[in-house]
Amino acid sequence: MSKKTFYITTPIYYPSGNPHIGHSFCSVAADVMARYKRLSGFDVMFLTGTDEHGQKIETNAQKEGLSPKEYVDKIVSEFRKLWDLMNISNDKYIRTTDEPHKLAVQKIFRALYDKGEIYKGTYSGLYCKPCEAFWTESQLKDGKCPDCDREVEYTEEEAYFFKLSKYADKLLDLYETRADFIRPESRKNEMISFIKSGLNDLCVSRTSFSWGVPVDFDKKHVVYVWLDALTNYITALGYGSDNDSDYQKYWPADVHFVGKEIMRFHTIIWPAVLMALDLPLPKCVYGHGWLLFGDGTKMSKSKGNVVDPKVLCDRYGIDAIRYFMLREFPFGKDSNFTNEALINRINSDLANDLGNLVSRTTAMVLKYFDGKLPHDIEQSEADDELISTASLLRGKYEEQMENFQFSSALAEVWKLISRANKYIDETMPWALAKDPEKSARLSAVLYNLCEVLRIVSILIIPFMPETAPKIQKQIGATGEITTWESAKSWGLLPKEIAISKGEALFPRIDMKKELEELNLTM
RNA sequence: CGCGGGGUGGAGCAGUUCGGUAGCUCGUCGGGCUCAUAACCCGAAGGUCACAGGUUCAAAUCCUGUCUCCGCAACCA
Repeated sequence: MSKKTFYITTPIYYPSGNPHIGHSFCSVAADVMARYKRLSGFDVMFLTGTDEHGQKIETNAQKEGLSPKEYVDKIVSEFRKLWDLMNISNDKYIRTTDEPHKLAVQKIFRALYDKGEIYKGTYSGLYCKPCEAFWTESQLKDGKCPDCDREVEYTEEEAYFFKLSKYADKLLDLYETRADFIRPESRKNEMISFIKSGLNDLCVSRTSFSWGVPVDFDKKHVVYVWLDALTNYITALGYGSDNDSDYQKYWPADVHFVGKEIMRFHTIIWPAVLMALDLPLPKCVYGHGWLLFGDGTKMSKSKGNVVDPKVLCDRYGIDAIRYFMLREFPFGKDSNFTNEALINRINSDLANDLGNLVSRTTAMVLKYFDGKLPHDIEQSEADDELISTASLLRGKYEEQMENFQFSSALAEVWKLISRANKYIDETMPWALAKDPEKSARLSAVLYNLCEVLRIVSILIIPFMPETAPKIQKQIGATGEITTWESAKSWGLLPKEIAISKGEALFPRIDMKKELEELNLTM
């Protein structure tokens, strides 16, 4: 019996500068989803990569005196290093400069041309000669080039066009019949109104620069970067190559995670291209929000005001950053990034709530029972609420995860953690420990706490792949009592738990001191 | 009248679909406990829900208008 498959992608990032926290946010979210699906038994394909062609790359490379390929190689290695560092578990990494991808793009371009979906025409518009770029009326600043502030002139050039306009009705129909295609819901209206305002055919080739995939039957043209880029989702699986078994197995994608700014490309152009090729459409395109600065301004490579995720990971640990990003920022919406919020989350959620719960629980088992719980256990009605909260948790968590509500899923887990901290106050194990007669009761309380930790440790595996095993090791949980399946059952830990003491999982951070140091480094 | 999303106690947000005593996290203040990473638990203060009208027994929630902030407005990614 073969497992159900799950195919998830991030956008392929544009390496015109080093990765920033916005890239990390999307990659970590996709990674969490991929790990969650693997945990719950799916055969997962998780793809990320880089979109390396286009004029901007060519120009940037020139500025640094490098060839475009040398330039992207350098930046791509930064991306890959960062994903390694952050435990991004992608199964494949695609570069649009990979030979197989380029060949497949040429095949696709030709196929569309042969079918009459692409035709040769004339592109006309306002052109800035020094910048070698076309601008639309609305992009101009005071009627001049927004980049260099010089005069633009009306120009025409030969170009290939994709018959995008003929897909307007089919796309509208798609949104209507498949409610989950565009998510979150709020983005759907934008796309609908965009289409209704009129679709033009899309210019899909360029002659003004050469850093791209050449049109193989008309060499002075290179393929438009977006057409090149979007097809990565199938070429990475071997579509258009000798071996397309992964394509057969995993396509259509279950979800494309993309930034909200590129929704239009993924929900209009991409499905239209697939329709033109008679290929199945992805099941869902999810447009996540942006991480903005505390003052609400946008992070951007061109402004150079980015937050470097590597600095944060080095300082606070991978899992803390992964947790922070997915807990603090509702996935579908914009929100603000601040160092204060980061440190606050680490201190209160990770150090005080989770870390301290692990610490006090294990410390008590060591202190009162020398690290090993006795057989005798005396359960009580006082335990009922804790146990039922723990038993119901996986269901609630799953519901949120299936809707990509990572923050809510974590909030559910933390409700149990809080309940457990309260439970310690209610049961007062330190008082029980003073009375030898109450040993069995004390044992039960500590057992229950360890069970809570076991369930919590399983559900945080996707988010905190380094921390989860540390907790499991401390409570001696291994094998089949650490599986997804086991997370919904109470009482699986063997009665005689052997505890080992570990380091503090998340050391508290001195907010004031830390902010001062951060301001120096960033 | 281009399209869309926001404006809720000090901060960040939920609640608006299907009107009914305004909720969460952090912060502040007071108390409790001592197993624990000066952590944990309990309690309190603090909001005319942007503004103005309207509908209603009742509006953060529905209607009308106004102000304001932020995205998008394609062939740059």
